[in-house]
Amino acid sequence: MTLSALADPTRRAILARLASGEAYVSELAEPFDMSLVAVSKHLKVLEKAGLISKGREAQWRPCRLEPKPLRQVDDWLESYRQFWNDNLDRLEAYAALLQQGEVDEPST
Amino acid sequence: MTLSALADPTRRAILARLASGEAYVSELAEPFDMSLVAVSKHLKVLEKAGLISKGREAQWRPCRLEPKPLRQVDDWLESYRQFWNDNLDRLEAYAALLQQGEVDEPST
DNA sequence: CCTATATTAAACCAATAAGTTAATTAACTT
DNA sequence: AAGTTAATTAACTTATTGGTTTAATATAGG
Repeated sequence: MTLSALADPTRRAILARLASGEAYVSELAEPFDMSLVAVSKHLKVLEKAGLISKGREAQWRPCRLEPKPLRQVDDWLESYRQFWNDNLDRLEAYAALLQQGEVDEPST
Repeated sequence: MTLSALADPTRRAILARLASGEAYVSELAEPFDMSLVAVSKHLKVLEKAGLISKGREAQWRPCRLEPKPLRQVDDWLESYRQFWNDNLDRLEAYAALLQQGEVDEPST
């Protein structure tokens, strides 16, 4: 669910904003060219995904970023890090060979 | 676009499979309880997102994982890593204070 | 109590996503 | 040339998403 919550650019912008500190719903909505209701729904999606939590302060709902799901995305990426490092290694090895004149450069 | 491509569990499973090596479309489709056509569409989504590429071998299309977009996700996470480490630091600092009997434990 | 403010809920709409089946393209095999 | 295999395209259905507007809820302040 985390990834689909992260798939929307508005929601990612909200998270970016929250990375620099708590904010109320209406503060979060301010930069966007859409209704407050729409932003409120985005926040609900983020909340269901555990990416944010909401407190209560009178009629305000201070929102804050929750690290756990993002950390899980990071963990999920772990298996692929191996993969792209391998690729990088091959590229570097190849570049080193080029340097030594061991292989011809591709014509394209 | 990368994140929305990653939002679907079938597509993530396909990527996981490809992390262990190239595979043809029909091989990729085999584990899933859905038509080959459906999988072919998932592959199209992954391809448009740059997460995979397809070669040609007679009537087969060998698919392979492309590292770049995943690396970009990793880069995007970077800004939040700071954040969750901060959180962790605070937790650790708090735990240390508890240890020293500097603060009371919360009643809940 | 009344009103203003902050937020959520309900009902609706258009666009997109994820699946289906049937038809088509392309390349190998006989 | 005919048939088989691999994959894609087309047309369609259904569910979900992202937005709208209007109505409801909750709290603070005169």
